[in-house]
Amino acid sequence: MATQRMHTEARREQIARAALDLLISRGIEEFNITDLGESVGLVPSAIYRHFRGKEEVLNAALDVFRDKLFGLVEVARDEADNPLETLEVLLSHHAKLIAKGKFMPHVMLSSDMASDQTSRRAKILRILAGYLRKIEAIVREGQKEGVIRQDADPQTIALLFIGMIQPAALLRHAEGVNLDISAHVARVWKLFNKAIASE
Amino acid sequence: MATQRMHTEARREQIARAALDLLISRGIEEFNITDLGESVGLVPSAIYRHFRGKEEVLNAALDVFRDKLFGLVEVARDEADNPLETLEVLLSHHAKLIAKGKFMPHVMLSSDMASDQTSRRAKILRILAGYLRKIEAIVREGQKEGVIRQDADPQTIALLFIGMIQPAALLRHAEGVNLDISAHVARVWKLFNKAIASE
DNA sequence: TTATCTTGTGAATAGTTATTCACTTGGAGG
DNA sequence: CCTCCAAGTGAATAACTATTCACAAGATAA
Repeated sequence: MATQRMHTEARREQIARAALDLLISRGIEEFNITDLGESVGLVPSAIYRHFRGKEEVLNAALDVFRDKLFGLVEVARDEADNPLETLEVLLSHHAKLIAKGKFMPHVMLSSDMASDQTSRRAKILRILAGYLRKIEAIVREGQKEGVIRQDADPQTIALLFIGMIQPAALLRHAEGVNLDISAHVARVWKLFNKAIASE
Repeated sequence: MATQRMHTEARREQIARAALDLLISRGIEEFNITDLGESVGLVPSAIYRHFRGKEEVLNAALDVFRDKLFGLVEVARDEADNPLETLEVLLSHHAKLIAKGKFMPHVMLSSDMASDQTSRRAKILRILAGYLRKIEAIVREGQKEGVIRQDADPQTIALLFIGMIQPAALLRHAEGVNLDISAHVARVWKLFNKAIASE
């Protein structure tokens, strides 16, 4: 046996993380159990000691993704003093992760990950909807505190917030597009701020 | 022979359009030659009379997509009187297509479509970058005419423009998210306008 | 130490799908 | 009307990949 044994709980965790990494770096089309096994030093069949099958692995990877994503929000809340600043911090944390290639765009951007026939689509949408609601909540706090304009719909603002980063993440490596994510985020934040801040 | 014969040119066209439809409705993961053939009333092997293989079909589908996407810009230019209005019209046309399920999000949103190992990734990014540049050009015209603020970077504005619609397209059918795309677009346009219009 | 449970292995299986090929046949042009 | 090419067919092939299973070997507890 070439590989160290691990308790199934730790192994599941490791596999789920590795799966997410593979999804992020290569996308669902090329995701397969053989490569996943290899990435954690296991033979393909060993994966089945810890998961019922591929769908369950993907499911677990999405859980890891959700935790990472929601975790970002908590960190931003901790670091900021008011809701508007929370959004700004959250945006810049996203930017850093994307710049490091450690995050989206594949999973978060991806509706392809969401095959209609499985429950994956529903799960991804649930995660993203949850994220949206968290941002909406921050917006509402900002409106209550008077730092965000009250005549705008929180959902609309939250969607635009996500829109500040999504296209940039996707296009950052396109030919002829020279895009430093952090610099972009700083610029687009100024526009966003102008749109939503109270006068 | 169950199926009407067609000249290869017309058939190629038909197949490419059908391929795009399948990509939009089901995503790359479930895209296969058998279903594609069926959708145009052909046996799988018949596809190979008109294309060298799957990649060439996908390539042709992307061409169709590009033409549709770029076509939208031309239509918007025709219908509008000034650059700011062009953007508004373009946004509402996107919204209509998305509402009809006739367009994204799969292809446009999708970096999964873009496997690293083929040239697909590069092609998609090229198309999206081309679209971005067209929007940038409209923005520049608006700045020249004085309807768009001059102290903002056109690329940043263009990316935010795309960001107005992308997340909404993805999330419109998530549980607990009730989202009428056209209404969303009307609301978000007001914010965007506030951010970019000259005072 | 020994019995037992769990994790890992490698070979086998089965289903899917892209692709090829020998063939048929519709139809356009002589 | 005949010929011939292009378009369509269906069967065969060849990967690839998910999944199963019998077996091997750490680990743990008695």
